[in-house]
Amino acid sequence: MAAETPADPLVEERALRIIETTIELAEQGGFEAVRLRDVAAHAEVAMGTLYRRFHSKEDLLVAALERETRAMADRVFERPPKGDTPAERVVGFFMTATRGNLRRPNLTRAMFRASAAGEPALAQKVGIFHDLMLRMVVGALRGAPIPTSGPAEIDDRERLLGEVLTQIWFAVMISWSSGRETQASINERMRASVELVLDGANRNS
Amino acid sequence: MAAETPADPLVEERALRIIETTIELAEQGGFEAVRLRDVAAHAEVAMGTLYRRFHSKEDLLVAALERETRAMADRVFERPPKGDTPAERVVGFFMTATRGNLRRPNLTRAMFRASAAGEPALAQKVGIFHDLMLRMVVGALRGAPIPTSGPAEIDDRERLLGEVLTQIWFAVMISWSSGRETQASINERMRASVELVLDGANRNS
DNA sequence: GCGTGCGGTGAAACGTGTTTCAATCCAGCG
DNA sequence: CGCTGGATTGAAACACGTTTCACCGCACGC
Repeated sequence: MAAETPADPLVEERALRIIETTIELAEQGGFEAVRLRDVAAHAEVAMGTLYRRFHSKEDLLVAALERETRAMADRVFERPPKGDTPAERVVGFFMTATRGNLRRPNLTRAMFRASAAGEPALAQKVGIFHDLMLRMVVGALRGAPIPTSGPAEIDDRERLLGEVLTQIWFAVMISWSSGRETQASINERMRASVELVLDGANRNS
Repeated sequence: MAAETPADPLVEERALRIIETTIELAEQGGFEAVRLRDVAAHAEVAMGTLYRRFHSKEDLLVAALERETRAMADRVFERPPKGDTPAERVVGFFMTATRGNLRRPNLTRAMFRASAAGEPALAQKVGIFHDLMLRMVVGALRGAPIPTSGPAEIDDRERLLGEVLTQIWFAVMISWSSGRETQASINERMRASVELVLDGANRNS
């Protein structure tokens, strides 16, 4: 069994330092710059300790993604995207998310790469990321932010729209990673997608 | 510049053997089983030769993806998805694509992982994959298959629909890679997405 | 106080992707 | 025929993710 929140403050603190170091290194040099020896040294733990808490390099980066996304979700909850229509708010949310991520391109590339590796061991953590994204998108759709934790009460239509839009964004971000999209093209694609998907959904309501 | 079809039959033949070996190994044991020493040995080339043609392990797997996708595109061109409506045909196409890929899960996981790594060096090859997917989706939309090469004449609406659906499928396949989706849930998601997206598009036509 | 056990440590070892390089092969050319 | 330049080879070297292991320290129950 994976240790669920060991509650040991010393252990917590160590794991946090490890993740922060990971983010720092990825921010500077991307995926390859996250050398585990460096992470361990910089976080002042031994390799054994690092590997007790995180099972792989990807695990580390997905943990970073979870942390960063949680931070974004908190900000979005405090300051929800404005707009008169669901479409405006959802598009606004994706623009914010994209801008925030592109501010640290190396880190973003590294985190997305790790989360797209398809490691079954990471499925749960990646699932948390998707769930947070879903909450933010549906919150924007409703015009009422959803708490970042706790039960969410999302109906089928909202879930479909939210998941589909998140998936489109995810795929586009991966294209951006390799240089096949720009910030402008991402925003344009999301705007068009939201329009497409919301119109389709509105027909039946 | 990357060598464009060197036309040297000996070189071609060697590259082909390398890719086939890659596919074979990935089919059996997935990403980790594609050990470059094994690939080189099995394809009867030296490491140096392998690395002259392919710049990395991901490069190898993306080349495999291109080859496999081209083969699928040829089959789809010969035997286009049947159906009375665009939606039926597109859903049918995605079901076929999904089924074909899930038939060799290890290979598929490995190829998608490589193509999602976000390596700028692979952008072009990954772009070819996306283009082939686009042609197949738009072909299904029209009910008239599009040749796998040559100019394509795809208008803006078709391109948007095709690209968005391909992106959804791509993201869902990556979720499947880590075990967060099943064949049934992929098909269900694609069915719902096609409905959503086509209804949205039809409103303005 | 004393054992006990769980983390943690530090360093070495291993596997594999990637690079390098001298030696060799070979096709085309004078 | 001999030269020449580029491709191929074979093998070693290197870098880094991952694993292992012997040893240590400390909190906790007796």
